[in-house]
Amino acid sequence: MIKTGLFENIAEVSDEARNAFIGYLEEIQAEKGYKLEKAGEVSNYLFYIAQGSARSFYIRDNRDITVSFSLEGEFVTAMHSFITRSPSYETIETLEKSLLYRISYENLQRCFQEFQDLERVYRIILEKYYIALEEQMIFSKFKSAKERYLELMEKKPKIIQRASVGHIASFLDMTIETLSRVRSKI
Amino acid sequence: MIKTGLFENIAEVSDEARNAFIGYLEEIQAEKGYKLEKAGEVSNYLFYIAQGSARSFYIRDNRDITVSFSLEGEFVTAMHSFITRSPSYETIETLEKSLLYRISYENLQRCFQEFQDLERVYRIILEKYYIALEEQMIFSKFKSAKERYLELMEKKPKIIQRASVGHIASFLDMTIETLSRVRSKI
DNA sequence: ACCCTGCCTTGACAAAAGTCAAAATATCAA
DNA sequence: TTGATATTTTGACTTTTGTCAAGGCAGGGT
Repeated sequence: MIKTGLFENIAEVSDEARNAFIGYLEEIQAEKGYKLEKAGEVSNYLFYIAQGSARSFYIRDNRDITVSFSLEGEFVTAMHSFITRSPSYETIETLEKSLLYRISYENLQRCFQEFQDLERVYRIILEKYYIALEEQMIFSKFKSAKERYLELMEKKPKIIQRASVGHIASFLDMTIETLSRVRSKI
Repeated sequence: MIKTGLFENIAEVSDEARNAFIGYLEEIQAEKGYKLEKAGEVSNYLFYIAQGSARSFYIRDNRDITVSFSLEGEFVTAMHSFITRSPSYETIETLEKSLLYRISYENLQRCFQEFQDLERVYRIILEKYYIALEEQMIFSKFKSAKERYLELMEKKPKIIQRASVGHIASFLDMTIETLSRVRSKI
């Protein structure tokens, strides 16, 4: 069952806690371009991507800048907004037809109050996301445009296929022209 | 009392949990250049900086690259290593004489087992650090060398005084020459 | 098929930042 | 204070990436 795939590779959770959590999940069949979160609104859900993919982006100075891609098996939300309960600066949209599960902020907090195991699971997920972000940041400091592209190809090849050149370029912090040149010289 | 400053602005913690946590803390009077964590070793402590400051850095391709500065009132550890229990790639050192408190990984886990409030506090701290990292990452995507410097001056002016040009430059992802030129034109 | 339209690629040039080397300045110990 | 050493600044030049403009290519609707 896909819903429980959520818990794979994560610390042990009691059946009770697991069932409570699953009980709160809502399934979403999302078409390509479905907006999980919208800039200007408070992020009210934590999403789990069972199938498909998504990208998070900011609009600033009329530029659309992708800050992350999320794939199957990952959680995603507009973290800043979700945590601070203030309007989001970012928008999150699916890159393709996707199967999502979401839990609301309130219900997640309710889970934490009731089940310490779930708070622990969430904490461990947060830790993983933190170190992933740290790695991404460090890697971007050491690499040239070409190396950044090669690393993305290696680590998230699926992104290369599904995202547009514009999305990939802004994610890798270069222009589409530079990306185009990089690709032509591989 | 400084130790309890740790808990300010953080969710309510029961006296019992607070005392247990404080009981595990070790005080460290660190001179300038004291190594909190060393590359190649597993990070065993979470540090709280009561007074002073620190920087985390990587050595790669013979370059010393600063990835973060930490100030009074902040927690710091080589997060990747601390979480995964594998050797650290980063080294953390004080930038000046500092007063630190540290708790070992084992004792922190013990606290989490015993007191849900402490796991919650840790979770909330993690959340704050996550969004801070996210912001730092996003901001670096939008800004030029000069803007990055101006933003650092505004947000962490203390760093400008205490860290060397080399540290600041690598943190801001530019060479010391570029930084020097940026500074001369303000 | 045809023309849109949007997206991607290519080219010429410009701007930003990096590299290397030398000079200036600061730091520190004797 | 002086000299030795390390750090910072400055200058000339190179490399990388960005900008602007033109052209190519693919898919959708008529």
